[in-house]
Amino acid sequence: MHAREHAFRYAYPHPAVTTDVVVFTILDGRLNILLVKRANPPFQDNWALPGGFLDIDEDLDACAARELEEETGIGGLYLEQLYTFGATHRDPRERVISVTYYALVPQDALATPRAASDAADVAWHAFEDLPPLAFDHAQIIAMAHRRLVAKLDYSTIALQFMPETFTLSELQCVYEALLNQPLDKRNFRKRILSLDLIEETGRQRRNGKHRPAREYRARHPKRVEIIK
Amino acid sequence: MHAREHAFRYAYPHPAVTTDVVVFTILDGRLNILLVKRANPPFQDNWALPGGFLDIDEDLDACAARELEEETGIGGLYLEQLYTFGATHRDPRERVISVTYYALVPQDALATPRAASDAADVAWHAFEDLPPLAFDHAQIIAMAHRRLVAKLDYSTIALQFMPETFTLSELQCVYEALLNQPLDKRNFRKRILSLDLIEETGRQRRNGKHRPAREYRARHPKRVEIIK
DNA sequence: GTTAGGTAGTGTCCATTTCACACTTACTAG
DNA sequence: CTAGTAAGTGTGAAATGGACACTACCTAAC
Repeated sequence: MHAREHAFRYAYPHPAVTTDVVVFTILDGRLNILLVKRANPPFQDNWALPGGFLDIDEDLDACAARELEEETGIGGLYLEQLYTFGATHRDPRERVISVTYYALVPQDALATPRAASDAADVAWHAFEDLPPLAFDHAQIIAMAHRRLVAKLDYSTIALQFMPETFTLSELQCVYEALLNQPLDKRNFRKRILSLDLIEETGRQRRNGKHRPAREYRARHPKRVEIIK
Repeated sequence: MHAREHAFRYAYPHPAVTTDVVVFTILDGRLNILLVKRANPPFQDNWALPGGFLDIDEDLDACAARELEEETGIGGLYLEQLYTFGATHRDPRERVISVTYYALVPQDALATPRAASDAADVAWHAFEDLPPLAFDHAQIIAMAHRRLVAKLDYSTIALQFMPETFTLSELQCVYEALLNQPLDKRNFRKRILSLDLIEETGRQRRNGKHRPAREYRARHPKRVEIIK
């Protein structure tokens, strides 16, 4: 590179700052994560979390949302900050501090992201079967998963996985996928309904050759509620 | 400044990265926070959290520990990352991303920090009566306090406030200060003892003209335990 | 139209946990 | 020896959490 390309000068060395986003969804009853295939070095052709460098006049949250949208076409999500990773050699190019976020998307919506920007490909990957990942992204995903499971206990975060309307059985499947264990149907319904966070739409859902299920919707869509 | 002082050049603008630390303690049954008086602009002579710029070859955790030690003389604490603040104009000098941490220190130990480095003064301030603060540090403290209170429910974080040995009444006072409400003595003792995290030292503590209290110590000192 | 198959939907009992509540003990100071 | 003060201790009532099995309602096949 030429010197004139290095137009930004500082009295002390500055690290670069990036944001990376862990986007979860449920596909076929399994937890999935959105990954992009890197089009450029380092880690070219490796899978990685969507993310990229912070613009100098851009808020952190905005950067995470922008990079996600640019690389995957997915926008309008509620992003929550997860943790900041800054080990000295996590990026071979230069010192990079990554502020990470996570988000949950409904099962159906946006399920077919499109590659764009400097991503060669974009795809959902089952959490239980992830490919080798660039940088320290495996570590970031592990932390995001821990946070997600912890939040199930005391928040209504799981509702963010649901489409506009859904049945109680579908919601139970999401919980079972996240907790990785079966739940008792009656106790599950009792607990969920007692929280008063979902309501019947009045309609029914006919799926196959059996009794139709009642349709529900979230009472306060788009809100992350803390239960207690 | 002269151009030759700006020896570090980049093709794109880079933000500065700092760490700031919220150190809590309990003094006289009240929650206190460690603040330093700024010796230099901006916000000269204002109170602020201890913290400072990240060295380019230094891990984030190490930076937080170093800045805390340099400015207050307090070292050896367990620092936990809190949140990263990066609003575009939170620092008037340049774009600054602050990775924040929090820590708890025992009531007695280190209770008299000494000013050093570029701090003009260091002092404990009651959480309920904080002075005007530099930058967005009031916001950082508010978040640290929320995190601290939330952790009381499901961790043994409060034990970090206790000195080597302590009585159950002293421990109860700490909980009451943090929760800002009185607790039932019998229920409190039952719950704490059932967790099996503290043990009697066998000694007694004579404080004033009344029955002496049994002395306890943490069974696993220095560990942050998650209860459930 | 009758039947078989399959998911939707519902209630009770027991164990555990949580909370409210009051008196006796052991020391000190006068 | 008496008064004062904080330490220490148990029980019952209410709420919560978890185990558990059957009926209801639809479709598809005969």
